[in-house]
Amino acid sequence: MRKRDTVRRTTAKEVAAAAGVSKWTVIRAFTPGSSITEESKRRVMEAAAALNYSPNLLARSLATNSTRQVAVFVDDFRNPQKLPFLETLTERLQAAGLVVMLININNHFDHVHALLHADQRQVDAVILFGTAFRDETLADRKLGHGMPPMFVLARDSQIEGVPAVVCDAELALREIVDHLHEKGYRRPGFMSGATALSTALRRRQHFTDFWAEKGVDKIELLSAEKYSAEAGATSVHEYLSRTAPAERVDVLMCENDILALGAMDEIRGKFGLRVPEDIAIVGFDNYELGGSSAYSLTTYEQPRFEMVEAIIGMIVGTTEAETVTLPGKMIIRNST
Amino acid sequence: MRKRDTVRRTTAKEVAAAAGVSKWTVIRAFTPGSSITEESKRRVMEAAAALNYSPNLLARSLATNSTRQVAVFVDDFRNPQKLPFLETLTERLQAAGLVVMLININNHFDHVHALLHADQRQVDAVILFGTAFRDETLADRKLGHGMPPMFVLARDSQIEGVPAVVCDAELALREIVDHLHEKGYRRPGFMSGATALSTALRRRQHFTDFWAEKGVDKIELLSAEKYSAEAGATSVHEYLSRTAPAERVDVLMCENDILALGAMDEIRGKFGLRVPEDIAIVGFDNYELGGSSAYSLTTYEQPRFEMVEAIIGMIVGTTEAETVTLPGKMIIRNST
DNA sequence: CACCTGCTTGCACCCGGTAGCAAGACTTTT
DNA sequence: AAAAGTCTTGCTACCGGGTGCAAGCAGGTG
Repeated sequence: MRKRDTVRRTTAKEVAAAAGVSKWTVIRAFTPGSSITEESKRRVMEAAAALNYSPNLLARSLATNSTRQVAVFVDDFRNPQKLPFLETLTERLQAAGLVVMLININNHFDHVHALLHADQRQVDAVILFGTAFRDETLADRKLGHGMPPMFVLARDSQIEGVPAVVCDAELALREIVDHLHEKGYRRPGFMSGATALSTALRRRQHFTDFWAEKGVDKIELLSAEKYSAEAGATSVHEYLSRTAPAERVDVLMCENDILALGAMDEIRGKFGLRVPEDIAIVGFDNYELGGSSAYSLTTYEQPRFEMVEAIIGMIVGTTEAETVTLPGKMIIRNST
Repeated sequence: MRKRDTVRRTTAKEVAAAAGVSKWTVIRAFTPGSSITEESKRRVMEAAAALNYSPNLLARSLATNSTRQVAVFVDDFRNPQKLPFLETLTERLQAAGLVVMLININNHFDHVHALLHADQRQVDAVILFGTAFRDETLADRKLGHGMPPMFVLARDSQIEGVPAVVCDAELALREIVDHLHEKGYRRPGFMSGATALSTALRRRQHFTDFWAEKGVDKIELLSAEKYSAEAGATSVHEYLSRTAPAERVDVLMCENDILALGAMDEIRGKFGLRVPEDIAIVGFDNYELGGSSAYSLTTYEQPRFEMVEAIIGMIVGTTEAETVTLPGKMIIRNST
């Protein structure tokens, strides 16, 4: 590793010497609310500006036991939805004086590794951003009890004492089903991606429950291999191939927009069917491309900003740390 | 800020007391290659395991003047291409024992702020990942000369002494033009996004140059407002509306896949034209959705892995720090 | 003018490691 | 058995700040 010892940063001690005060006075000048005369502060600031001094946050963190760094764990970079969330997360955390340490959870660097690492780096909090974190992981004996506080973002928390911030799936699916019912659809289908995820299962469950309330019990269940346009296309292809036109669903809700876009392309391109006339499509996440006129996909937007604000509130301690469920927003377009 | 003082991490001194040695012996047990007997090491490790000790990287960083943290600046989260790059960056950096500090450059947190912050945090390097960083910024008098080493990723470096790692645009455009010429296209068009970016201009320039070499001098230039499917659609819509069918281009190269997808949808959906029969389309970046059967977009893939490896090589010092241009890969599909 | 009060300032010590020296223990050589 | 050499171990000093206490100094009061 190339070290940075070529040009050393100036220290409080050096500024002190230049300003003719002690290093503690320099530190006070940089500590809001500490007792120091205007005169000394001015002299210190002048010397600091001349020497290009700024406090070393590493040393401060060591002394104060607070790094103002938040580790964000991500284990699936395939979902384009991660990007706007990362944007909001970094932006809001930076506004709160915090900074993001982005950790890629993968086969070579699992949750236990990552947690130990985050702990060694003394992060103030860990955000599990949609990662498949299981309870057992925490039971790992290598993990002591001094771990940094953890929060789950955009996924249910599987872990006792770890709060989650999620979009209200019940409300979302109720709104969606209400809308579809109102539009006259009666033969609904649901396409899932990973059926092992609780968040995914919950959406499907609400979908079937609310249709049941409306007297519709038959829900066609499709499943895609993974969350990709190709998988969505394959899944709907398989379904349409084996189902006679009269038997087909009149509306297909896909677990997220990527699946929906893939399905839509397949329905129109390969089968020559019209959306929404032959089959209506609904997605989830309001992914940008879905808004273009070619797709005009009806979807549901998670309250990104509010979710991020909520999690930050808990991290900085202005809000009590407990699971929060926030309402999102239905985006009705031409695909339904 | 909620502090972590509830459960303090155990320190080397505490382990030392438990193991009946001095704290320096404990540290040696955790420092590969230092002189320590098997016996002492075993005792230390036992005590450490019992007390759940691991070295505090903050303190280590302070003492060694090396944090093994790399700041990554991103200023445009709209480009979906960022996500796979972030995945590769985090993965490879973690494999090299480094960790990513993700900084969002925006109106409230500009390059100067971010650099000062990164410097205060003592990062080992700064990666300007496709950000619009200009030379003048560095001239800011607040920026001293002890700044961390900087590297530009996926964009030309505008700054003296700051190396860049980029995809070879000349080679890429040559391959693309060769391919199109061979396929028999003779009336090419080029759609740009932001015309202010040197990287963008360069692609366009090579495109026109190589066509000129083949005796084709007339290049239709379209321009989109920004890099979005909608903007691509709008741009191509405007072009097709004002151009008689006989006058139209037979192939349109778009500066990136997002523009290409938007353009393709518009060409097919709104104008009822066929791709590639009426107009062929080429993109850039090999964005996942372009590979789906509905689009089957011919495009060009940047050598993500190699680019990231190259930049890491420079950061850790195994490679000399100088601008590197790497060859990408042409992906020929059905849109040409 | 002595005394009290309150704000400034300097100081010793601390955060949890690292570097390099020197003393101690143990081994090998003569 | 003494001298020389090697490996271990502890120690001092240091990285660059933060904390709480006590001394220094000003102004106001009796």
